[in-house]
Amino acid sequence: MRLVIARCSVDYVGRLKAHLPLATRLLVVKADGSVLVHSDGGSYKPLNWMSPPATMRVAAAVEAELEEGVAEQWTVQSAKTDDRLIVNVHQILHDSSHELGVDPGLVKDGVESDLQRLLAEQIETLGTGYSLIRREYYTAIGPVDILARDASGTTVAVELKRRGDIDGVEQLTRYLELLNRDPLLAPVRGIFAAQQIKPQARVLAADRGIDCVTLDYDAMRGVDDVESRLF
Amino acid sequence: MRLVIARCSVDYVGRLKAHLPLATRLLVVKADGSVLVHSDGGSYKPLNWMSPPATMRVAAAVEAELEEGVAEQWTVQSAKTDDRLIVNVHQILHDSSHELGVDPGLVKDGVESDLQRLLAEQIETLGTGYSLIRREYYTAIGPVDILARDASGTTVAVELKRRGDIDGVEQLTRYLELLNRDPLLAPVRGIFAAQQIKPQARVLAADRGIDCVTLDYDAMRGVDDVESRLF
DNA sequence: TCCTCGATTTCGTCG
DNA sequence: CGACGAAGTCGAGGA
Repeated sequence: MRLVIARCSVDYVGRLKAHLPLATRLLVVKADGSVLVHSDGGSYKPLNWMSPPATMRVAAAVEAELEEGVAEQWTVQSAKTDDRLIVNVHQILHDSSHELGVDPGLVKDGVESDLQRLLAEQIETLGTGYSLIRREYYTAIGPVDILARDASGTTVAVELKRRGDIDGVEQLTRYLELLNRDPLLAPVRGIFAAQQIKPQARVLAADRGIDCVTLDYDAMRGVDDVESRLF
Repeated sequence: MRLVIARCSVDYVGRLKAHLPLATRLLVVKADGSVLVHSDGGSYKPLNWMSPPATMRVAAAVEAELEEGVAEQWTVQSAKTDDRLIVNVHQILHDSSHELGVDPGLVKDGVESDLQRLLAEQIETLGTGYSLIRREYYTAIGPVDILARDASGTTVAVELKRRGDIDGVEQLTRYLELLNRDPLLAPVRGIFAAQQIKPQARVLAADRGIDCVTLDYDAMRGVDDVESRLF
């Protein structure tokens, strides 16, 4: 990994065009050829970048076509597409290279799959007498988060979100249309379950005959912890 | 901006929990208190991070609670939420600080709004005799990208995407349902316009009676350039 | 301020 | 390899 602090202007040409005027920035060149252009603020997204795999070519200032004040020009070319990042380096203020090795990678806990696992374990959160058929019920148009049966034995498709938006209701509607064509499952009811459900999503769900359930993840996790401690 | 190359382990606690085992990584501390943890690969997304505004507290190794081999512990606390990033620094291999100043920011060309402007100017791309009613036609459920009239005088709602996906067709369908309730506009046809349209989106659109149009942004921009040169 | 939508989204996973 | 859905998504623009 190479770290450069430089006064530079940057141009990106590819899926769109983007230009960065002359200023001092951090340039990160990674081992896989990817390049990040960061300013001293903003979030984790760089001002400009090139995704790997890519190769970098450095042209010295002697070449006549370089604009005024450019010490060297970096051309970062994507290996797969014709996307290109051009860095006009005017002045290098810092330049260092480092061996990092391969990273063991991130371990996450608390993403949607965890919420799904918890709801599957505590399926009666949806109502008394509910039983789990299966998680990740695969269909031709994508996986239904949870398939269950309610107290009366009716099949229930559950769409699970952290934030319940209109798109989620649309998604569940598509699944319900498909599932209701299967005579072994039909009729299938829908439940839209989320930690927070937007009013518009609630209205649309009601219009489609879909029930909404608000989930308390902390409480569900708490129950899970208590249950875990018993073993 | 402070750049540190260090052997470290990292833990994030907040909306979820995440853990990074001990390895050598790049740590970037920005002026607004945000911190990025990068490995020597992957694309622009850090392995772990803290969004601004945030504050960092450094605890020396003398404190008894620190685990084996930790030289110092960084606690990065979000100013707005209770999200927290903890970096256990075992060994610092590089450490430098730099003044970057404020960045003038990125200038983009070719995003959806540009495509929308071009299509509005060249509305006959959709067919002979088309005329523009207006861009960003606001409805209760969101703005319709372009509202136009075809050669026969029928109202046409256009949904514009760079990549035409199923979600875009759903979105346009919702708009059409709403617009068709307005007796001043009805009947309203739908056109799904994108640089690339996925086969499944095409099938769904056909099923809903929505026409699909593939746009050539380069060609449209070319026409725009030629027109611009005339002035 | 909240909400909605786009993004050079990136990233994982399954068919 | 394509397709679909999640993300600690982030960021911009209008209500």
